[in-house]
Amino acid sequence: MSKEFKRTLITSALPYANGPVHIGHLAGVYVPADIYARYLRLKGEDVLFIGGSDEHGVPIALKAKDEGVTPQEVVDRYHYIIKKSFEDFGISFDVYSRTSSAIHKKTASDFFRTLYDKGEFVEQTSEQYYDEEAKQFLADRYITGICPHCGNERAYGDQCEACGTSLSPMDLIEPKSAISGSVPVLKETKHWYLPLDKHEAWLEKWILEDHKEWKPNVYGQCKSWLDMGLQPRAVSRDLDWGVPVPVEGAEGKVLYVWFDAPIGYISNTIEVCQDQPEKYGDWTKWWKDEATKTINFIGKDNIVFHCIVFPAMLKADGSYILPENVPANEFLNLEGDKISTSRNWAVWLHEYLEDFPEKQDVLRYVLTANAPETKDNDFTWKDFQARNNNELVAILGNFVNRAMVLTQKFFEGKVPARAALTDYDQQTLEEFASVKKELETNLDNFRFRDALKDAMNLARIGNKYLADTEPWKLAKTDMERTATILNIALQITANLAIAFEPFLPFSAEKIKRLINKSDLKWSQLGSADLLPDEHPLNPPTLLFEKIEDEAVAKQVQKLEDSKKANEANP
RNA sequence: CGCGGGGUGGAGCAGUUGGUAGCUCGCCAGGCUCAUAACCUGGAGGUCAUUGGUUCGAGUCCGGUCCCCGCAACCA
Repeated sequence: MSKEFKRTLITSALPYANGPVHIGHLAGVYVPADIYARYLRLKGEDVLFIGGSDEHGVPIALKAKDEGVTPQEVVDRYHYIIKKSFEDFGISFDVYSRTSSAIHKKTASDFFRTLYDKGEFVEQTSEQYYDEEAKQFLADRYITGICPHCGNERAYGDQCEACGTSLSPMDLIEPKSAISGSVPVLKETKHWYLPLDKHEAWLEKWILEDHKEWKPNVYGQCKSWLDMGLQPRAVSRDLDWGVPVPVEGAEGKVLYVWFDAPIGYISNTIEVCQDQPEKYGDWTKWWKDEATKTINFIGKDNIVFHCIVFPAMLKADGSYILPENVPANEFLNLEGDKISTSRNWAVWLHEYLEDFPEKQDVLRYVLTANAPETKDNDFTWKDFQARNNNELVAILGNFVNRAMVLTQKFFEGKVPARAALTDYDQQTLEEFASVKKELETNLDNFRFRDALKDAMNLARIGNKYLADTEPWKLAKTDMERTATILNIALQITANLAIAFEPFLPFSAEKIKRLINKSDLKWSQLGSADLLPDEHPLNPPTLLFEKIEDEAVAKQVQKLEDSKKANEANP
């Protein structure tokens, strides 16, 4: 924490390209990562924010087979939807690429080969179920049969959902391939394993001793794994979709997506550095220089891969630095139920952007204010509406509008000069100046929910200041005092543009347009001299608008419909 | 009895090294009227999942039970 860093590499978990992005992804990973990236950039720091689609793996291969198209067609479809929706939503990636790119294939392949040549893998042959009809090996998940414990006929090769017993595929009675329905046969296959057990010692020190500041969910999960003892982990799969294992005699085998995907962070870095070398420099400085601080934003489902497996891969190579922190969020539920791509129980980003044009910040606000930082949270449309109407409109938008309209009314839209300040003025200025430190502490420690609350407090301070000083009354008797009050209110408004920039970039931009001031920096936050006397403002317009019941009802109806559709054909 | 995180007023969350519960929204009342019936002030509302124990005193420590989520067992 106290180390001096020259630059920050921010990664966000690669969304799996078998569907579009939904609010769960956003709340868990992309919104917090984007807030952090924008915050650091605003502070003038050197930042590289990486994203990209994760496009390999069995589910995509199967989906392609189902639809009778190639896997590439499947990932093309979702990759572009995802990329576009992130752009429109204002997730400020420096690069958003994909793991089916040529650069990635080479990077991942080379990475494997380096470890292979160094002798960092162990080879092992085992027997696995093979589907002769579909001509592929079956993951446990893709084998069904009768549960030996409770007789459930639809038990999976890894677990029986009915009685909860953990199973291995060999336990199943009358095993069947979930892909073709045929009876699988056992067949020998060879794979490469990363011996995590060999990395246990340094991982223990690195995490348990050197990173006690990691979030409880992250630290606890890692500790439990380390306490149990690590096992070698396969890094290859029998599949025809992915990065081929670059070893002689490995035909028909590809890198396991979990080996492949995090390397995507590296290949995307290489890609952006090759495209814009003058801006980003050489890629190695982002991955191999101790002065770089790496932060991996992820969801709680892949803590182990980012804290143990990927670091072990990097260490096995030997030339890479390790992440400084891995802030993992919990999950977001939707109207009381788990978000599910297959059940279409989700709010899809690309649909939201169509249904609520120009309202990116509303969703960003709601997902941040209700972010699942310490436990699973629930997203409801009612809450979405309430937060927009009662917080964004009523507190933030309203304050800015009040300051703007009053200035328009009494001073022809020009910032009036301050006269002597009263004690109460001083007190107000000190109060909002002190917000900066708190805000920074919260952002630095990935407490974005609290940080957003701090920013919101600035607007509250503003509203209270106007209510207490009543400039609309004073305008009848004391113009000088009115001028002072409005000057302060406008300075607070300018501060809002800075404080909200990481959270609500579109609205911050709007505020800047209103106050006719674009060159605001984070370091100026807390200052009461952002707008000079007589500075002309633009005519007042509204920052946010109310969301009516009908708009929300329509969304709820949409969800009801997919629920009914699910019940109709389960 | 696999492991981890969580279970605090109607909703969402804080609660640092133990000292009779805080915040935002909602609700009720009052004030104000510049503002998107928005804003400001005050109030009601909680046996801190449950159950034992340690302690002068526990949401905060220890044990049991229940519930939710995640991870694991070659899903990603």
